[in-house]
Formats: sequence, structure tokens, C-alpha cells
Amino acid sequence: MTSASQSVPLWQRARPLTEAELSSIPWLAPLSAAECERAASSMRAVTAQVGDLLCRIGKAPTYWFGVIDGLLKMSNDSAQGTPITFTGLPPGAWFGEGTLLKREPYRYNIQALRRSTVAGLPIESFHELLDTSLAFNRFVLRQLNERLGQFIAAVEIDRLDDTDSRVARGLAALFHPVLYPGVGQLLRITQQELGYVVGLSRQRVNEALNLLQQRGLIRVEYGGVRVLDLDGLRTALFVLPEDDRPGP
DNA sequence: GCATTAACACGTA
DNA sequence: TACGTGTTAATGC
Repeated sequence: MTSASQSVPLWQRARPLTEAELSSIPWLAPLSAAECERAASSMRAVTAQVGDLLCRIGKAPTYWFGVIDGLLKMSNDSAQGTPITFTGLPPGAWFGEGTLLKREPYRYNIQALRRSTVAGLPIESFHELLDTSLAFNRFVLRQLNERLGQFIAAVEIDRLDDTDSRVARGLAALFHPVLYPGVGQLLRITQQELGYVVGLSRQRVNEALNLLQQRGLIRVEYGGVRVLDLDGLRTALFVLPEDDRPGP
């Protein structure tokens, strides 16, 4: 992984969001006009280059983050022990509310796997919405619930001893329509990046993707993956065919 | 055995 | 040109 080369801290160069960016944010629409206006004007956006850290372990909470475009990873590297990537964060992902709610330091590093546009809602605005907007509370609650389900699934993936199944489910997780509404049928991700997310080499990911394509679950495209059967991808299990078992 | 790294050819943006 | 993909060979646990 390349390292960030940052003369000025990323968020000091933040800019207001464009209209197009604002309209892509899923939790703005249910707010009242006044709430929406206030939130929109307090938000900031940055462009993160490959390797840039959006936030790091131990730093005081500043923003609730949202991926407008690109791909990030949440990990614990630079902490003690072997680096672990917990999840990839594709377009539409909003995260960090746990840290903001508790007003405790960030517990993960968030790093750009590719050039990305990331929005930030300041912690004061986040709490103001939480204190005043029922619609916002509904969004955050649903978000927390869906993510709990996803991390339970992550434990299951980890227990699977079949690599192809792990790739299938790790990929399916990135197509989660509630957590990552910015991802359509086509997820823009390279096989190298997917390798970082699922913890495998690019070559092994390539092999797994081609198997998944053969099974009609996905289509491998240049610089991305198109999902054809999301439910099949979620439940995929690959085992040895019967006639591969040793005879008596 | 299975996955990893390294290396290479080839195609695409 | 720089990047992404598909493949093979050598190496390690």
C-alpha cells in the first residue's frame, strides 16, 4: 500500500458540496427543508488520493463520513499486531457514528484505496440532527441495525474454509443496497483492491472471480464487477464435486 | 495442497 | 503511457 504524501492535512482543504453530490446523499431527503438546508451548508467534501488517511486511530472525532465516490478501507493497521482490513467502503457508505455518539477517539484507520470523494458532516451538526430530527434518528438506527447484520455475516465469512465462497460473500457485502446505496449493479473495484478488502492476493481473487462468473453470479468487467445474482452471491458455497471424492 | 510473490504479455482508458 | 487483467513459475507454510 502506498503511503499518503500530504503537506496540508486533508480536511483543511475541504470544500462545500456540489448540488449533484448533495442529491446523492440518502439521509438528506427525509429531512425537513430547514434541517436539510442546515446540514447541507455545514457539510464539507475532500478529494482523497490513493493511500490518503481520512481519519486515524486515536484522533478526536470530527466528522461523520460519507463516500460520495471511490473506495475506502476500514482497518486497524499501524496498531499493534498484524494489520486487519475490516471492510471496504464503496459509494453511499456513511460511517463513524459510533465514535461520534460516544465522543471517543476513532478506533479505525480509514484509507483511500483509490482516488475518492468523501463528505464529512461536522460532529456538532451530527448531534444537532440527532437531538432534533426524527427522520435522521430513523436513518441512523436502520444504519446501525443493517451493519450489525453485516458484521455477523463477516464472522461467518471468516469461518468459511473455502476461499471462493469467501470472495463471493465479501463481494456481496459491498453490494448491500441499504448500507451502500451508491453502488448500483456495477461496482467499480479492481481485483487488486478487492484483494485488499478480502485479504487475498490479486491472483487468487482473479481465480475466484472467474469461477463466480462461470456460475453466472457476476460478470467481470474492466475495472469493476457487475452483479447478476446478488442472492446467489450471498449464499454461494463451493465444494468438491461428488466424483472428486476418493473411491473405496 | 493451497496461497503467495514475482514476472510477463496483452488489452484498455 | 499507465493501469488492469490473465496466466505461469517458483516459493513457503
